[in-house]
Amino acid sequence: MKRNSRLSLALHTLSHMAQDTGRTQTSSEIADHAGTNPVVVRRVLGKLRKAGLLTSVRGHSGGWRLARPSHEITLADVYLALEESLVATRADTEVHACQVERHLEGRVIEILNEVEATLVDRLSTTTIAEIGDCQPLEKTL
Amino acid sequence: MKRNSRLSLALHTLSHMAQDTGRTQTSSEIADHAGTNPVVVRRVLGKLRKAGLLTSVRGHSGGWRLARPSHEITLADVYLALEESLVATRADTEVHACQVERHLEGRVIEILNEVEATLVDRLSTTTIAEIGDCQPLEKTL
DNA sequence: TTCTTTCGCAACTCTTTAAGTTACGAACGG
DNA sequence: CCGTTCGTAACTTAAAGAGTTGCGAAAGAA
Repeated sequence: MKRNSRLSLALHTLSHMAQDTGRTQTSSEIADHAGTNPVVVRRVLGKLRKAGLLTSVRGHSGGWRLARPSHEITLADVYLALEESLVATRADTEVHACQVERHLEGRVIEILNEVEATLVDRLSTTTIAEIGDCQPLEKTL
Repeated sequence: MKRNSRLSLALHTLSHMAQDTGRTQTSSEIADHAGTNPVVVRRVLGKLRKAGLLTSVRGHSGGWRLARPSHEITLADVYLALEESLVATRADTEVHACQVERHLEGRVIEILNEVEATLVDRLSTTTIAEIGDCQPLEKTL
């Protein structure tokens, strides 16, 4: 898998689930399809579970499924569930000796926060159902 | 220095130059002030030179200075000069076997591009001069 | 000319972060 | 009670950025 791909993995998996809501999938199946590892899948989907987007069941015939209808899950829900910021926020806890630097950081962070909000807003206009619902090729494979 | 701090370094340096336009600064001086290394400074400022924001002179009494007035350099100019995207773009050149994944990536990339444009737009509303021009503390140190 | 300063750049190491892997316990169904 | 599947910790591997070293080129000073 490639770098910083947790969002891709999460969205990809949810989109597939949106197409076949009834079925539970194991982390092995998901990992195979996504070309990665069951543990990585559980790690990522675990965050979605904590956010109430997925449910997981242990043991025989266990696995993962959507916790609510796919049209009620937006890309923003998923993005926020992962708690990672695409708009790079340097968790900048250092004290700046320099006044210019403080002023600068303040201005930049202000802008980044605005942009982050824009991102979430844009992501919230698309649901998982819309993504999953587009597979003319998939049927023939 | 901390991670992905090229933009910080660039903006910080330019802001200081904006306060004292006449003076050329060596990469050593700049590195000392920024708490980093002259080579790192030259690496970053080199990009700004290529973008026409700075000039550099080699040899005795050489160094760096602004290539144009600080009020004609916006944060967006600097951001674009560095050619790095804060809105994480996975340079995703893989072919996706899966139609859902293709559709998904298309939608996400579309949104990220919009957000990137928003970021540049917001950055372009502030100039280096405005950042540099704010140092009540600096004078007393 | 020769020396010193300073940038330009390549090549390397160090550090950090994320992905991948192994392992094992807990839960649950058959 | 046995096999399946998640939950999680701990470790290894891979990639990227920052830091470092070294040296050649350019340019002014002596």
